[in-house]
Amino acid sequence: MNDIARFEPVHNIAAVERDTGIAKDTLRVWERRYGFPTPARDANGERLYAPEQVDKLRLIRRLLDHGRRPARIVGASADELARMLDECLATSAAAPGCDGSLLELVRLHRSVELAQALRHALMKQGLQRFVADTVAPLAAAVGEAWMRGEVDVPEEHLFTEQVQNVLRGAIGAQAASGGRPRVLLTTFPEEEHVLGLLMAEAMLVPEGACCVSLGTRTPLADIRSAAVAGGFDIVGLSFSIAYPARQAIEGLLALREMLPTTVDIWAGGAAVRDKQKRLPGVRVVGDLDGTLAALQQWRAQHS
Amino acid sequence: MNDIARFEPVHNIAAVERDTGIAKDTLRVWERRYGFPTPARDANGERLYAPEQVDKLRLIRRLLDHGRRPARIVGASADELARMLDECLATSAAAPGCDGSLLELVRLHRSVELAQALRHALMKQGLQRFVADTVAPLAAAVGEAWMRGEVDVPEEHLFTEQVQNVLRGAIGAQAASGGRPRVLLTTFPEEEHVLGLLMAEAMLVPEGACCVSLGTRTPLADIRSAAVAGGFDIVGLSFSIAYPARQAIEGLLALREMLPTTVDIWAGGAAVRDKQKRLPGVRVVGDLDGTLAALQQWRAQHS
DNA sequence: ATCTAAGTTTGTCCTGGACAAAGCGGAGGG
DNA sequence: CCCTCCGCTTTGTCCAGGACAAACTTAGAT
Repeated sequence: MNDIARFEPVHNIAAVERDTGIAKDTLRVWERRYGFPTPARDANGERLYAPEQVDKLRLIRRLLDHGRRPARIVGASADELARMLDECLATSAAAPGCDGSLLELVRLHRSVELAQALRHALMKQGLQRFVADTVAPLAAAVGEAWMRGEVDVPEEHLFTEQVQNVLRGAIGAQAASGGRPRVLLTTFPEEEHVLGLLMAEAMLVPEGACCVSLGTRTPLADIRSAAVAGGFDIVGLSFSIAYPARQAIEGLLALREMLPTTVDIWAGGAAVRDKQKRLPGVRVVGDLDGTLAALQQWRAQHS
Repeated sequence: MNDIARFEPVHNIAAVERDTGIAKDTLRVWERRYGFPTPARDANGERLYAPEQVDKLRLIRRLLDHGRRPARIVGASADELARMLDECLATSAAAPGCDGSLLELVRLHRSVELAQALRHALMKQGLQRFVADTVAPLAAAVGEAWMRGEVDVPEEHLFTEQVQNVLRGAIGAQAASGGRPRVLLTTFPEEEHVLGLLMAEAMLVPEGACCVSLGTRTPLADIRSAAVAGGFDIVGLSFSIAYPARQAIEGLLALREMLPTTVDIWAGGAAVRDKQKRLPGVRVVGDLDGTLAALQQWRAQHS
């Protein structure tokens, strides 16, 4: 019975890649260059990572997502990392307009209350204001709390699920069929965050636009063929903060060349904010209300 | 202007891994052992895969998912592959009870019709029969059509999105709060198909069960902590046909040991079907109606 | 202040070897 | 006849350590 009492005390390199999002090659090269992580080895010489090191790697990953460079943080002690994290949070601290009461409901045992509160806010504010003023700030607050370690993986998952339930229900109820413009929404293959797409759709549909979402992770060539075959006016892409800006820009420019000039490209999300000047031919949408502005502009040009 | 007219004519190894789901290490070892694929090399000696080879790899991947072994198919010609595919489809051909008219709507330009048809079927049949008699067969038919090459990536994505919209809206409208049993639904970290979870939830919620879905890809340790912290009676896991059966069994047994015996584990999906005897302590749910049977049984035991 | 050029950091890819887990097939027992 | 056990083959993953281009930083020039 070799299974008894095994609460996954160690992880192999594939599990660490999965849990931290850091590639196997990168983990090995960090070990070589910075002396961290320092996994034990099994009888066959394969790496076995201790849970504390995995936690530390997750923390490092978050700091990298916020723009730090590996040389300064991969070799750092837990104390130094914690200090950097505080610093990092301080800069973005001005978490605007998110009333904390909803954040408190992002707990496993309060999921039902969260769902009710979201639905209530939706009814009170209407879909667009609900998305822009409630969901978006709440999502930012959850991301920050997650970084701070106050929210777990399951709670973050749960939050995403609940918001999806509410938004998809509301979007489905609108069902504008023949509207213009026709907007195709999706993400690049490496991006799996779906909330940005749903929020954009929730802003556009009430304005009478005809949105078709492909969900996440669509290969570039398929985006092109779908946009052409479906007769779309606009392709909308969403990029979370974890998406490498350089990759976003390269992909967007490549897509711009693949698509006919009659199809507009809109890009939104933290990874492309303030990158308008490096993206000729692409409309960078700074925030959710920017989506509405872009829509008005499009309609003015096509009337 | 080195970007002109580049429709991604070749893919590097990372792109192929992303597009086919075959690991880089595996691609290299296939090349070494079976002489396929045979990518060109760039100036730096790095592999450049031609689009036709990527297509062939996708086909190989599908055949592997259906139980073929690599030795017989990785080296095979395109003709032989096509023949095997036909064979493969013939065995599962008895596609039961799926009226083809819905399948025809899984086209980009007919997305609005698909959404309407789904909602109409939902209204007519009620949530549970809609899921068991319409969505499940349709999902199987789409999977088959995708394998046959009659459906593209974007269309498969679109289908998933539309079904999610309808199911999430319907589930949200039921919102049973205090019901029993309390069921936690999710998948293991390598499994990203969400429809199985949603269908299970759609079967359970109308029966008054209190379902909480964490979506896909929850680490084992987090499933445990969530189940314990949330006071759940049942943990439900879903496994698509592409999930390695061995891995599913190992994970389920490990989870069984981590969870208190008061928490039941239910497992459903193609990867665990007919594996009940290898899964002591886990309830294998064969199909969607099996979910209802399991629920009745649970209630009989806890009354 | 914005741009360019040289220098440094960093992730990804390579080869070729090794091995354990998964699957297959035959032998033996209920 | 069905099931289980056991040896053999297949197959995916891991390793080391080297290489290099892309990304970033810094310094200098316009």
